[in-house]
Amino acid sequence: MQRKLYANIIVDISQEKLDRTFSYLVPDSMQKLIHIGDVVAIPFGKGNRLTKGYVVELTGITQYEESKMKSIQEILVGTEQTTGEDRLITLAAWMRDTYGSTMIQALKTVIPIKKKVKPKEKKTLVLLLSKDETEEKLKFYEKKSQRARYRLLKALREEKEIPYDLATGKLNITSATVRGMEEQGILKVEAVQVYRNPLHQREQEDYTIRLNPEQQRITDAIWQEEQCRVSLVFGVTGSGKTEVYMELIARTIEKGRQAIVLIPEISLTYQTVMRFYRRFGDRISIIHSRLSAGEKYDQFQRAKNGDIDIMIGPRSALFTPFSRLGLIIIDEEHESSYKSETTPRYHAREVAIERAELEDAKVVLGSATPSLEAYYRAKKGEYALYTLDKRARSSSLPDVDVVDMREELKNGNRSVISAKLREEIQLKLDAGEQIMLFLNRRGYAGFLSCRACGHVLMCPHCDVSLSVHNYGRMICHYCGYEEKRPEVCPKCGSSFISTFGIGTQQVELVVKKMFPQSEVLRMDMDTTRAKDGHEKILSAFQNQEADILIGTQMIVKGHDFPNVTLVGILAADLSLHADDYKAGERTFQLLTQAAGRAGRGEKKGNVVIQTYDPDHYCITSAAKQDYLEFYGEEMSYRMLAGYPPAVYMMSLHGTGKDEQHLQMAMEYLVKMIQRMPENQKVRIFGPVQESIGKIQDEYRKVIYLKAEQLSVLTGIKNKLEKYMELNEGYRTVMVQFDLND
DNA sequence: GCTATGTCATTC
DNA sequence: AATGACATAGCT
Repeated sequence: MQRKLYANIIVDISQEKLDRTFSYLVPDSMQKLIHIGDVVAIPFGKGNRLTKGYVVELTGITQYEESKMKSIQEILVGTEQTTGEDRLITLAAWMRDTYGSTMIQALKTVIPIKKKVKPKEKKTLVLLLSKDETEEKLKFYEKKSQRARYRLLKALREEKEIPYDLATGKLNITSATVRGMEEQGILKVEAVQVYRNPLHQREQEDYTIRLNPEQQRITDAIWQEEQCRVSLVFGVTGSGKTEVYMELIARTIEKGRQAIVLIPEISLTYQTVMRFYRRFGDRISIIHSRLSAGEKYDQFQRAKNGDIDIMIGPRSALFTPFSRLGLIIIDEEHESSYKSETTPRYHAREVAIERAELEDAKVVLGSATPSLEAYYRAKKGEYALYTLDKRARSSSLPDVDVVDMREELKNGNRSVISAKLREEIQLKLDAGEQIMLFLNRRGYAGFLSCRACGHVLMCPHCDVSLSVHNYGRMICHYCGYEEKRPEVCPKCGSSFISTFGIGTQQVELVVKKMFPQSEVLRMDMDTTRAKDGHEKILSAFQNQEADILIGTQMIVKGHDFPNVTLVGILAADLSLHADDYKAGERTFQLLTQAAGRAGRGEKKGNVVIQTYDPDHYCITSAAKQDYLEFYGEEMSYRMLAGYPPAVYMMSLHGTGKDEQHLQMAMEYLVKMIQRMPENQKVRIFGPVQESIGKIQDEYRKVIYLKAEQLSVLTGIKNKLEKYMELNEGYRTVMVQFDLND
């Protein structure tokens, strides 16, 4: 006796209605064959016309009255009725399974929802009758007083073609009228696609690239690579990875297939984009964060129609619906922006590889400081590894000085600028060259604490201290809470309260005082808040309107500044002691990148790294620009401590308003895992409080799971998901899965 | 009472 | 988006 099975299905109307599911009966014969994510043909609507739908959920219980339910007609997966877009649905199903989310959430990240506001399709009404016939019909309508048809036909007599919006708007014609007249053969509806191009068209210059022998060798090797689907190009900044990418793209297009290029949003600069534009002209499209949902939808539509061959963009460009995708390139593969921060928390690198698997395409990863994950896989032979180690333009590596700030303090210098850095800045200023000062710190300012009682001013909604801003305000940068800076300690009333820590604003003050004759620019959250503030500051600096640029992470990525010959890293170890296993990797990447900013032009560059921990391997290897040394040290640490990529790790992030309840719910999850057969193969840590225990009045706890095999973790996840779905207790506690890499 | 038209809700 | 149900306006 077979039990009834119901399928919840999203109907293929890429309307906003996409977020509603419909229940269908799964015929007995299909029960064994159907999966979540399958594409099916279903009768839909009054006329029961066959429509495509996506299976989002399979269940034995249903809210909907069974007698009103229709049955699934056919499973379309793997049949010729399946389109490129359907393969993306399969990808979404894989993402749901790997990263943990509902099928709807996964679908929404893969398929952009058409925005209601604007008509992307321009429909036109065209008159089909001759002059005499028109006059005749016109009289007929007048006599019969069919006003709507009369109005429309009269308008069409004047103008043989009128836009659909004009008819519905100004003439107040409804679709019912148009349909009626179309049936009578009086007019026809013509649809013409109009696209908005996000980049102002430029004339295509003649642009031929000449590869140097090394680039040529690598391009050929990757092109002919047959063992590995994935190739990792390890090449220092300026070694000419982009040329290799472009040549591979050109060959892919030649074979009638398409390419996707992923780049971190931050380095999506005008320069990069124009290089691609010059080479490939209008067969290329660009997605960036400034694009509206509608514009993004248009660009995807162009890809679907085969109007373009190349899509460049951040993470989400990975889901461009090309029909014959042949190549996916991920530049700066180590960048953290490839990891999604919202459910499903996917990593673009892994999803790209899965998509390439589905479409039989190649993946090329590129980085000067590869992620541990990628380099580890390459060394294991899972990825093909290629090294580009000569700088294409013959600029040499910069000279690096490491300054021990403890010594500095001993010598009586309590400033944030060491004597060595001060001296170098003066030299470069005299030579008329530019300087970048980099503060490796997330925040902009320190916190406020009381010297008398030690009280620290905290955000009332989050478990973090408030940061001091120059305008006499205290701001929480997790929830945006703001209050006035108090004059006295709110706890003990002492007036001895002051700031701790340094921020870019303080650095700016110090530098201006030290070098009063220099022009200083500062880039942080405060100065870039205005629209395009980011671009404005960078281009001002590029045009040499200032001598010194001070900033955080944002200044080390993207732009090329040929006149910068000195980079000062003020506190290299600030990010080193974060309580997360990737802190070292992030620090090394940041330092290497920052150092790489110096001397991109003709002149020799200098780098000064200030640190309290000059012997730490992250800092010494970054100073030498020695990735391999860093990799060796870091990898042995990960092996020893049992962190990815040595093992697979998944975290379960729980949030809830009631701390007690959250703790119990999380503890119960641990007990459940211990009772599972997988318990033998997994190590469980927690639940523990997250490093920030509360954000916006929501408490946060985390459980970590480590295993040798990925399948163990996804198996546990699936069971927990199923349990939480059925259990009422998990209504008030939210649990998100995060697969670490 | 009949037809054309416009408005609105529904689609498992 | 597509369809049908329903109300209404103007006609014989």
